[in-house]
Amino acid sequence: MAIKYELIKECKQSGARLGKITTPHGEIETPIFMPVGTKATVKAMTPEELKEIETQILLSNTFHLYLRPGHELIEKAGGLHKFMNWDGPILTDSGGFQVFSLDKLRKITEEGVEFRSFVDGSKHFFTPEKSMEVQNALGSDIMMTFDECPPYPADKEYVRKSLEMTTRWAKRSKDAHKNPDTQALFGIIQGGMFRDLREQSAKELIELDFPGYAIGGLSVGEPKDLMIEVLKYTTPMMPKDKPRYLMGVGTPDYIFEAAISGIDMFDCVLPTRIARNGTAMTSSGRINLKNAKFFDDFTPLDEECDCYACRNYTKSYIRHLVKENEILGARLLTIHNLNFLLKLSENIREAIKNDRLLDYKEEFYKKYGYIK
RNA sequence: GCGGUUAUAGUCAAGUGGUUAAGACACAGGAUUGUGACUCCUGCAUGCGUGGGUUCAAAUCCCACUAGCCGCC
Repeated sequence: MAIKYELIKECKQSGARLGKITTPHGEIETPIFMPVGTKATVKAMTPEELKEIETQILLSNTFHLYLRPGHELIEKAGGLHKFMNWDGPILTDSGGFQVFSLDKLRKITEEGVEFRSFVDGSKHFFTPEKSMEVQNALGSDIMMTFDECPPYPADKEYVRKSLEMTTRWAKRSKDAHKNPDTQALFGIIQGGMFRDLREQSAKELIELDFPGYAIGGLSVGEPKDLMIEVLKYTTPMMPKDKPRYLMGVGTPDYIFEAAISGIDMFDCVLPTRIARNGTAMTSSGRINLKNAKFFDDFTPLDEECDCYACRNYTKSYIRHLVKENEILGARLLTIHNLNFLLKLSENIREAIKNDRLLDYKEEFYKKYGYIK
């Protein structure tokens, strides 16, 4: 087995799980937020900077790296860890999400998905086998099965057929996976916003016995209440003795809800993306550094933060960098936002230890502005 | 002093008689959720140097003035 999951304790107040995942490239304390580095880099960040903010595991993307620079090159370089100089754990997404996000540039069949490259328009046929070939070449610690992520809204019949195909693709992924001893392959539960379909998907995938499971198909534009409802009933369908990963979540409210429902891992491009557009996540809510009110605000982004950006720079200066489109602005905000979610993860783990996650959630929400 | 030329938003600028005066940048907000993202969306001139005039109708035509620019004494 490539990874080991240890359930350390459950929060008596909330039911959230504190755990530890051991991978070939180190241990991960859960619940944990995973920064996204789609193209073998967390945009604007060096591995040293990621280490400094205590990043435990990164995400990267199979489909993007397959297009450029090509998995053969990365294999030749000695694998993704060596190629990008990151020696910690890496999780690679399968390309399944691109089935959703590139919906105008692809065609889905039972065999696989024909994509039109967003790089040069060329056609590429992606299959579960292809995704495994690429992920095996990359050498990630955790791989994902190739799935179809249906859009929202989608009618039930479509979602049912989609999930059943995702199960068949999961089986094919597992069969094609060459390195199960050094790379763990996670299954992805689909089923849209339908409880019975989520149950069907979970059941079918659990029969295939993966070392970890993810919830896919959420955070695709559905209302927040619906997303949380689906999350609440889907998580308990997942095995207790294996890691549980909620894909695509990165706002504090979703992170709390995920942890409380028993999720161990989550990832999102949001903190790095909004950083590049001038927004910071702070303990008292999001702030847009472009706003005129920060022109002469010489305080740090977040008084409670101890990241490099907050220790050394003011809102006024960072606003200036953002307004001038200076690279350092994006870098400082990225460091800060990732640190914020990593610190939030740590605080959640600490609260679980002390059986007070619901109390911590209320404190956080009041300050952040979720509760008036 | 004389001749020519120009004057439209904070900036650049389209428009040369006919509905709510293009567009870009800047400015002010907003969005962003397994990254097609230095991206996207919204707002921003009751007014076209000033004052008169012609006309049903003027940023557009005419006159004067003011300012800038280019020549010539």
